Amino acid sequence: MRIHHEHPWNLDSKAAIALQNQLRRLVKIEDELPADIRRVAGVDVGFEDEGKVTRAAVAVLDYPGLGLIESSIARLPTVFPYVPGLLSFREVPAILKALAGLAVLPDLLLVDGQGYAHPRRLGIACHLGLLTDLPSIGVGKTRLCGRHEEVPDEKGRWVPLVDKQEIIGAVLRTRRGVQPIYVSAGHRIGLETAVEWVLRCTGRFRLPETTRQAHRLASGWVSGAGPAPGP
DNA sequence: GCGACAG
DNA sequence: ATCTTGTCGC
Repeated sequence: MRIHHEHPWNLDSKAAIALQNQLRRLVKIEDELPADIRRVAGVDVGFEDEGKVTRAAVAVLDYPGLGLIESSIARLPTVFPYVPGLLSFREVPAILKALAGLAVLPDLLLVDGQGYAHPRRLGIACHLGLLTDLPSIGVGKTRLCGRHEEVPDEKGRWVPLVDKQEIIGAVLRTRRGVQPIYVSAGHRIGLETAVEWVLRCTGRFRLPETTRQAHRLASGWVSGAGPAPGP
């Protein structure tokens, strides 16, 4: 994996916001995905030792089977605090390390958090997509910004998430009777396509399998069959 | 000034 | 995110 430019991480909030305003211009909200996607990955982060250590996990699933084919976990000292709107500066470093540990990069990333549905349109999914140049989607469990109507209680239905006269994401019902999720474009993908892929990766649970697997890894427990077999 | 606020 | 067991409901 190659990163376009040198990217600083030791920034204060003011500099981080300035950088976001620069990077936002590089995000592509139009479809630019591989012809055939066979590897979809879930990305999530957890914390250890009272938050002093950040643990990132990437779960690569085959598509359309959605079976786990490879995973990677990486740890780094936590250096940036949690500040709404600046989440990527806290979690992306560890995620990049985890991605570097994969034998094969995935074709699509489903990131835990917002993408375009961000105050400056540069949520963690956009930021990560830009740095890796991989198509990415933001999958959030709760809202960061924007307003929306009630979502019909039927799997697959969604309503636009609007902020400042602009549609920034989709509030999607992935399952009846539970809270909807917040889907938004990350990089190299449009909103409609992003919703389609989230649904394709979702089974009987509220969250996509990619996210569930990544969360399982980022939060500890490993059980049953191990990761992918090595050549 | 006050409320909101991904993980 | 994290601290944490049982419990209510489909």
